[in-house]
Amino acid sequence: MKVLVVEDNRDIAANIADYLEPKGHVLDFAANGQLGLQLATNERYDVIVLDIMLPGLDGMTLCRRLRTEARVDTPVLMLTARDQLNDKLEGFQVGADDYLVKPFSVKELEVRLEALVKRSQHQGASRLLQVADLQYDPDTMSATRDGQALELNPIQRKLLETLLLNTHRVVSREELETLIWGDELPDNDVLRTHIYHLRNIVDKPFAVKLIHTVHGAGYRLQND
Amino acid sequence: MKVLVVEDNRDIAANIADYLEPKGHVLDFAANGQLGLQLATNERYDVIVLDIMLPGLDGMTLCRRLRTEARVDTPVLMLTARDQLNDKLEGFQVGADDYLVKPFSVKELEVRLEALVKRSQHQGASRLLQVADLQYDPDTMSATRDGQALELNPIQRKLLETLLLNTHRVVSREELETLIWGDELPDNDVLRTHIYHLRNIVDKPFAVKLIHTVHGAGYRLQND
DNA sequence: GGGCTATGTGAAAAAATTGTCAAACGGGGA
DNA sequence: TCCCCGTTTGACAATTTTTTCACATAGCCC
Repeated sequence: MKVLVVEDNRDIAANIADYLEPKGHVLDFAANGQLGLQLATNERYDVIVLDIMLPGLDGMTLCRRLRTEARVDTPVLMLTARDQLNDKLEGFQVGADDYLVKPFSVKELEVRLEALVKRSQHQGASRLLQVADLQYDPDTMSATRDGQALELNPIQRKLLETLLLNTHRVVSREELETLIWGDELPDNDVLRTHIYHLRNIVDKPFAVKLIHTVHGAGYRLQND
Repeated sequence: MKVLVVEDNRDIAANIADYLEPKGHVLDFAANGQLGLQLATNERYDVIVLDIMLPGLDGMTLCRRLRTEARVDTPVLMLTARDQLNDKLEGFQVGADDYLVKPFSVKELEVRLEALVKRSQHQGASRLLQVADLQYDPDTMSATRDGQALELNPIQRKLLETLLLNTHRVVSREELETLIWGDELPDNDVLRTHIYHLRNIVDKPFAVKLIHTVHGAGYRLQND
């Protein structure tokens, strides 16, 4: 991924570079806020690492101007030496997406950056999900198979959407359950009934079955 | 997940056990650094919880030796009563992956442990496991040999995955057994039957046998 | 080879998981 | 209020997985 690092401390910058560049990520560096803003505005990055304390233009201001004036929505991860709630709050108000307190492990930084990138790519997607002749449009929440519309209720839609987002991959019952009910999982196995209903709609009227059970593991959407 | 807890305080250890074991996690305990290092080196854990203050060998030293001498990269979460920046820094320098200040909530501990495990698995994951013409994809949980799909049940999947992760190395029966049943091993030798079934699927229909028995030691996956 | 243990083989029983469906529940709108 | 709709419950069936157990075979050591 392509990362912009706005950081005046050479040691920290070098540390980040040493860890991320060997992994194939491409880094740009700005040692002050002015340069950082300019690069962030004119180049295209997957994510920006931004120190709050900077000579000249500070991180908070930079981030605010990036969002309000330049209208750049590249995800921003803020670095700060202070573990102040205020900073954190202000950071989010100003449009930052994540937050890391110095000193930090570069490993953790990488994980968080990847999470941010993944998330932001996910947003812009909203593309039609599809497997074989089965389609689902998250925007209109409408599903079709072989051209004819499928009538789904909320739980069925979530199930189908999740299975489509993970086509071929096995999605565990637990994943599906927390997706639908969050932390308060139902005590009996309701999911079974929902899968049953979903199958009646998605698979039963058609010759080819797409929802497959992986015994002891979960379900998988696949066209074989 | 399989967790090693290196902690001399019995109350804390019991607290962790009471919370995690009912959730199906398998825990080992070491009440001093020596034992901890020994277990961490000789056993395979998903993650290690390590108290800094320990009788004999302290946590920092243990962690450093684990990384530098034993070359074990199992993720380590450090526990400390002191909220000192120094500790945190030194901890990361020494190769720890996360940090928790006592007193802590066991729930938070679990969340962090799961994050660590996920992260570490993520690194090595998503690649197809393969030996000769035998392939297994952990994501789709599907196996093929010579292009044709193999139908595996949960235990067979686990066995095959483990053998593939340790290609050429001999995997002891004990390793395989704890992998499948955790600490409560079955009293009779069921594993034999499972290996038998696995062979019927993976080896029997094919000319070349890949699962080899090492008498008195365990099993090995190899293409000779 | 003989004795011993470890491992392979396979059917059958036991257990667990998953599928199926009708009926009950319950909240929001007509 | 009553009805509609999505959801949950619970019972039973079907299927799959796991274990048990008895016996066969193979390997090792003396």
